[in-house]
Amino acid sequence: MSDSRQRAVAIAAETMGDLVAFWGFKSSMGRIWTTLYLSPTSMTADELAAVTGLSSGAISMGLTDLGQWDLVAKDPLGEGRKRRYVAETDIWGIIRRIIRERELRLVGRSVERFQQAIGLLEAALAENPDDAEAQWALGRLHGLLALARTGYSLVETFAAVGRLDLLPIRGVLRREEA
Amino acid sequence: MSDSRQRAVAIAAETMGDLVAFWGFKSSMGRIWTTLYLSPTSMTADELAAVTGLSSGAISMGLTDLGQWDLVAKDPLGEGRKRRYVAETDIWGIIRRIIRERELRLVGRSVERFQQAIGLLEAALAENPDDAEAQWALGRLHGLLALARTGYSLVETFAAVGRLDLLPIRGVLRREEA
DNA sequence: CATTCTTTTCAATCGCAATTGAAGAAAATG
DNA sequence: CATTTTCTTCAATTGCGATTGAAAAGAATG
Repeated sequence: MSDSRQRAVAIAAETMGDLVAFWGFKSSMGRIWTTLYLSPTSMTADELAAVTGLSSGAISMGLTDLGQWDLVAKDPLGEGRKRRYVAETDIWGIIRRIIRERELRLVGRSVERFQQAIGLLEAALAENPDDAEAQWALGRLHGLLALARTGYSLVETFAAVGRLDLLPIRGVLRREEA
Repeated sequence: MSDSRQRAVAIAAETMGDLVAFWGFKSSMGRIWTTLYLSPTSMTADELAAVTGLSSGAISMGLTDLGQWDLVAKDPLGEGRKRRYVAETDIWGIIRRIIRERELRLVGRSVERFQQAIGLLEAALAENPDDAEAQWALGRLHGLLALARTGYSLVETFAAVGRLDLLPIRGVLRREEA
């Protein structure tokens, strides 16, 4: 690999690593995927280790993680002893799937937990209806629940982009502006 | 504070803490803000420490961090020695501002770094135009740059919600579907 | 302006997740 | 099926950001 290409790949891989780290993935996953994505040929684990500077163990784990998200695949044309890997290239498809399978669950759990907190307060108020502070907190808690639900709708809508003809995010947010 | 309200606040604060931690903030910021948000009265640092279980230092730092984002303010009505704090309540305004001031910069930096990698490769190709692998990597790198630019437009559009009459996210994404 | 109370700072510590590297498991080869 | 090569696992290590708590700085009070 030419020195310039090596450096360009390193910059791109590091950039993508930072982006996916911000997204809650391991930055090594971003580095490995990008290295594969920018390679004209499939690559072996030790080639990846050489280019990324990661250890054999980190490469193996990273490839496993990436494989679980279908972000890399084994090269079907690979022959010889060593396995060869290629990057999935449908980036928008990847993003939609991750949003659907991860962010949606995260926000969904938050909705449930806010509901749980509300349930607790309501039970307390049933016993002691004059607790003004609890009444007040209950109102704000309903606000947080509404927020989480709006977030859920947003993520849900976003995850469907490409399947839907129209993206009604505007509608989801308009309701909040009131 | 009643025991039930105490527990409900703790659940909500923890939930918000997890959400903001996923967003790259300290979870203690989410806990402190939520505790204030659910309190009918402004609170002092040691009340916050008692409710959240954080140390005095963590509360002080957390309040400073939150103050820098205008997520909490000193209670203007507070009198006596101790400072009292209140939570900013315009949550959607907060979200838009954070997206504008933080996410936009993050993606903007990524755009620049991909451009930098492209510049490097192009310089190398000017010297050695027959490097087929570099040519190929350059094409893919342009793809990553386009992705980052689309992300930038998306974030930018999202950050403007409320100021614009129409949210043209659909348009931004449509271009990618081609 | 001395005293008392409050807040901030920061070096030390903690806790967690990423990473390493060698041992063990698995797979390919002859 | 023995040998060699490759891949995975996992206990130990590293690295880093969050947290602590005591000391320093800063405010309020009489």
